[in-house]
Amino acid sequence: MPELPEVEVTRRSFGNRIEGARVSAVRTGKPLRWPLGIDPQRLVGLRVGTVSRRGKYLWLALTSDEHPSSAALAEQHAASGGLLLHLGMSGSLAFVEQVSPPGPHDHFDLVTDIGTLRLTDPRRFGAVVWSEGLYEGTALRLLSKLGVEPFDPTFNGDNLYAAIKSRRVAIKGALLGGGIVVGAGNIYACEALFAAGIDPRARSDRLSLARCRRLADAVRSTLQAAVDLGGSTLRDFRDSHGMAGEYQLQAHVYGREGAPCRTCGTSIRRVVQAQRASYFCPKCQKR
DNA sequence: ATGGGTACCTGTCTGC
DNA sequence: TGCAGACAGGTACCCA
Repeated sequence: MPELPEVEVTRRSFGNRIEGARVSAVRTGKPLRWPLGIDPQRLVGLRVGTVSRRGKYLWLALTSDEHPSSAALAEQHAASGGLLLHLGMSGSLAFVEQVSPPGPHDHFDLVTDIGTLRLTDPRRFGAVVWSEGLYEGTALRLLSKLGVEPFDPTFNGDNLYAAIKSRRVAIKGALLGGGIVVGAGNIYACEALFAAGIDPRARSDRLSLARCRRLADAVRSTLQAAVDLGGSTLRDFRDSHGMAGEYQLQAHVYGREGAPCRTCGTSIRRVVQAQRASYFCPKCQKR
């Protein structure tokens, strides 16, 4: 589910509330995508720092404010580092003062002195992983392959053109891959391609510079509009307050097979590319 | 290097 | 109503 807008909306909904909290307990449920990578007990006593986002990952900085001179304490607690979180296909985070007993899909609780951050993830494609730092260890390994942030000024039509002109994949796949620009999953890749008037099956090496410029603008504005509307709630996305998103209500193509295009009235088509559904308007979007 | 397929896991919906 | 099968927002990894 969660693409960049949902992850960003989640971050904004709890990041500043949890900052400064002290971890008092950690509860783990069923295994997630990867093992936590640290004894949960070693997180107790650490203090939560800034919550940041890279692509669809969230980084929860955790620091120790014990005196480093105390060897005994250093053994007890982990040194500074953080948790890298991913919501996978079905994950959501809640941050509440009082948590209910964990349900069958609640697989991680970070209990602090001011509230509990809980990951709920029915499909368990999500992850919570310890890393010594954002630029080392596991986080580095996972994040270093990611493309540029869509809101970064270096993401523009010229750079997009340069990145895809030698590749012979369908443009939809190039967007989805995340190696060029991060953040657009299936919904927003479809919506951005509609906004740019590009058929999702168009080969990336055949796109002109002008169309790449339109596409870069479309990716950025589509993701920004979704963030502003609180993300998309297709089934179960909620921010950390439990609020649903509303972007799905104004989707132009995603999930609208057979419905009239909001621009020209033509029936929206659905095709499968690399085992993923793509929706598009055959009249408004050209190869 | 590139691109294609597989894998992870469970809930929900569709059609017979 | 029951049940098999398709399908779902992500992405790392393996192989040709």
